[in-house]
Amino acid sequence: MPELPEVEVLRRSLLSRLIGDRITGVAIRTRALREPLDIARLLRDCEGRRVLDLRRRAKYLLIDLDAGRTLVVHLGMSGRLTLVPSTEPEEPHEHVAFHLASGRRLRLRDPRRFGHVFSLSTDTIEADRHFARLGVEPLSPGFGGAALAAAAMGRRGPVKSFLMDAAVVVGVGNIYVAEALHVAGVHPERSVARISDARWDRLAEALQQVLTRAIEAGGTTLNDFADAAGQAGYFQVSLAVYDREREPCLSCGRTILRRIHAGRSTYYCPGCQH
DNA sequence: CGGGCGGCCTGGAGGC
DNA sequence: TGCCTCCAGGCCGCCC
Repeated sequence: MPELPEVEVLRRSLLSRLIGDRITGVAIRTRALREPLDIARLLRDCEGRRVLDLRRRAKYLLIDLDAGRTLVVHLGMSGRLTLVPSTEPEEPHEHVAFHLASGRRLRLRDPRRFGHVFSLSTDTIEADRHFARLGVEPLSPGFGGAALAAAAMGRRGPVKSFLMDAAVVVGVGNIYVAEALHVAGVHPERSVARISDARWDRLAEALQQVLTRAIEAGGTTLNDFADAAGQAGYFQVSLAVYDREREPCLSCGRTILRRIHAGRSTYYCPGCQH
């Protein structure tokens, strides 16, 4: 489900609804998510706390609470975080729910259980093992062709896996890497050792353009992405190559191909991408 | 040592 | 209809 745009859309949809509310209780139905939940710590860090701010780092949603605690939510592949009235019946795979003083609950549904929920001290986030090795935010001022070129020094392998490496640049998953490579006209299998500075610039700009437009469109809803209010995104109608195998390229008319790289589907246009 | 791949899970889609 | 296989937006650890 979620790459950077989806998590950002979720964050923005929660901003006006969640800030200032207070967590009165945490209900944990399933402990076995990607990492076993630390129930005692979640209760200790969250119960009675007020929500101060909502931030995002890579694909992690950061919910800053008072008393210097931060609740971290990662949606994995199938996670969905929604805000509903407390009277709303529990849904299947609703593993964790945060009950709020306003009479609502923030609930995490995640059928595949690749998601993750944990809490830590706000001022030690950067040092936490989930965050310590993360690379640059693609929508931050420090990102650009030069940053990519520098990170590529001495590296080999296909540019697609390079751009999906969170130690290089964060938030870019299988959909948006395919779209950005198409916008930039770069073949996914091109070696990072054979990319010129001009190409790095095009790739950086393409990434920023694709991610920004996806956020503006409310994210990509292929199967089940929705924001905190259950609203689906519509960037899927703008996808140029992802999930379009055997369909014509909208730019040049050639047939979109699908290959498997590193166990993941890779969609590209053989006419536009070299 | 960097890169590739399997494994973690469930559900939906499509083939027979 | 039912059963089987394949596939899925992420990420980590193991392997070469």
